[in-house]
Parts: sequence; C-alpha cells; structure tokens
Amino acid sequence: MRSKPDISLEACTYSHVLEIISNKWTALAIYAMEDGEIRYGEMMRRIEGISQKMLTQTLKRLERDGIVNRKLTPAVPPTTEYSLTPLGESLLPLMTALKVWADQHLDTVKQARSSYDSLKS
Amino acid sequence: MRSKPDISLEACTYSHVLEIISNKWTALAIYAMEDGEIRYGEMMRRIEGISQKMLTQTLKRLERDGIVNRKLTPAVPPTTEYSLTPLGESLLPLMTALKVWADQHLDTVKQARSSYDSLKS
DNA sequence: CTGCATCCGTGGCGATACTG
DNA sequence: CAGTATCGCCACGGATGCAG
Repeated sequence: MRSKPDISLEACTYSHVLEIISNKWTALAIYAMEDGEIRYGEMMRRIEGISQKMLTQTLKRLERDGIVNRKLTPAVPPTTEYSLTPLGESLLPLMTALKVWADQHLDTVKQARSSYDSLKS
Repeated sequence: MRSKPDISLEACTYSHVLEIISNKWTALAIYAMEDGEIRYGEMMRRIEGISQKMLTQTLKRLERDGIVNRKLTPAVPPTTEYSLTPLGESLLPLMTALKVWADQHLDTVKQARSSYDSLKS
C-alpha cells in the first residue's frame, strides 16, 4: 500500500501558530506586556539587545495579527501604550506551557547536543 | 521603577524551545512520527512538498537535540527507521496545545489581518 | 533507499542615520 | 519619544546532481 501525502504545511494548523510566535523577539515582546500596558521606550529598555527597528517590526506584526493593542496619544512628546488584546492574552497559557517544558527538559536537550557533537567530532 | 533590561533572549527559556521546534518542517516531521517508527522514504511521501535535503537536515537537528531516534539497518538497500524518543514524546502535549489554540483562534487572526490590511491600503 | 554536496535566491535581522 | 529609511550580512530553504 502506497500512501499519498497526508501532512501539509497549509493544513497543519500549529505550523501557522508557530509563524505567529516564533519570530526572534516576539516571545519577549509578549512577555513584556503580560503585566499590562507598557510604553514603547519602556519596552526598549526592558528587552535586552533589541533594536528600534526590530521592536517596531515585531509590534507591528503582532498588531496586525490582532494580538496587540496600540494606543497612540499624539502630544509633544507623543506617547504610545502597547497592551495585549484578549486574543493576545489567550496566548499566555501557551507560553507558560512552553516555559514549563523548557524548565523541565532544556538541560536534557543540552546534554544530548554535547554528547552528539562529541561523537561526531 | 525599572530602568535596566530584565528580559533577555538568553534567560528566556521558551525562546530556546521555539528554536527547537520552530523550523519550517520540524512540526510536520514530529507529527509524522507520533504514531511510531517510520522510514525515511515514507516520511518523504507523507509530508507534502518537503525536499530530501530539508527532511535530512530537519531529522538531523532533531536527532542532535535528543528528540528523535535513528535506527539504521545497513543492508542493500539500506533502511532507516525514525521514531520519537521519550523526550520527543514529551513534546506532543505541547504540540497538541498549539493545535487547540490554532483551531480556536486562527480564524480571528486571519480576520484581524485582513481588516488591518484593508485599513492600511 | 538513504542520504550528502553545491549553487543560489529570499528574507530575517542588525547597525546606523534621519524625522515629526 | 516613537518611530522611518537604507544598507548589508548571513542563515534558511529550494533545486539539482552525485554517492554508498
């Protein structure tokens, strides 16, 4: 019996979720907002090593996906508050689950890597 | 008041998990193995659109991370069976959680995207 | 059958400079 | 303060050909 392809990128829904949250800075941006509203500059200061360009780009994507709310106050100087939408907050349990797995198993992964690398050297 | 960065890529453990599972074909490869051992060629046939190079590369990474087991039978022609390790199986609940979220909220994301795009056009 | 080697295009990301 | 614009690097991934 020969099988036809039954696993596709389009049909695999969790691949699409990963597209949303797997960008380099996305998880950190969400993490910065989990306690409520936060200003652009405050995020810059809290997230180590992020550039203005990447913060802007990351937030824009999240806003487009309906995960983040952008509240602009046009004054001089202007202020912008970012916060999670209900949709964004629904991601938090997922992130937590990832974190739990990480805390339990990341050491094992690191060990597997180093033993694999030492064998192949 | 916090003025120092307290969120970093290194310290954020779920960023590391994402590095493991967020490659383009990784989720699909794991998905193909969730029912048990499967041969290389069988995976090629089941996963739509994957190339040999990417399947090999994906499996190698997963093997290095201790997520996948590789059982080579050197015959003519050779056969190779891939399967999830216990560590790999511990990822399945995570994938399921992603899938559940996807099924519940992916439509909302798509709507948010199209309404965002129509506003910005 | 199960890979590895190579070329190459695309896009993510960083650094820097500029603006309302 | 909160962005935009531009340049350049490099890893990811696709296509193709070769090998044990």
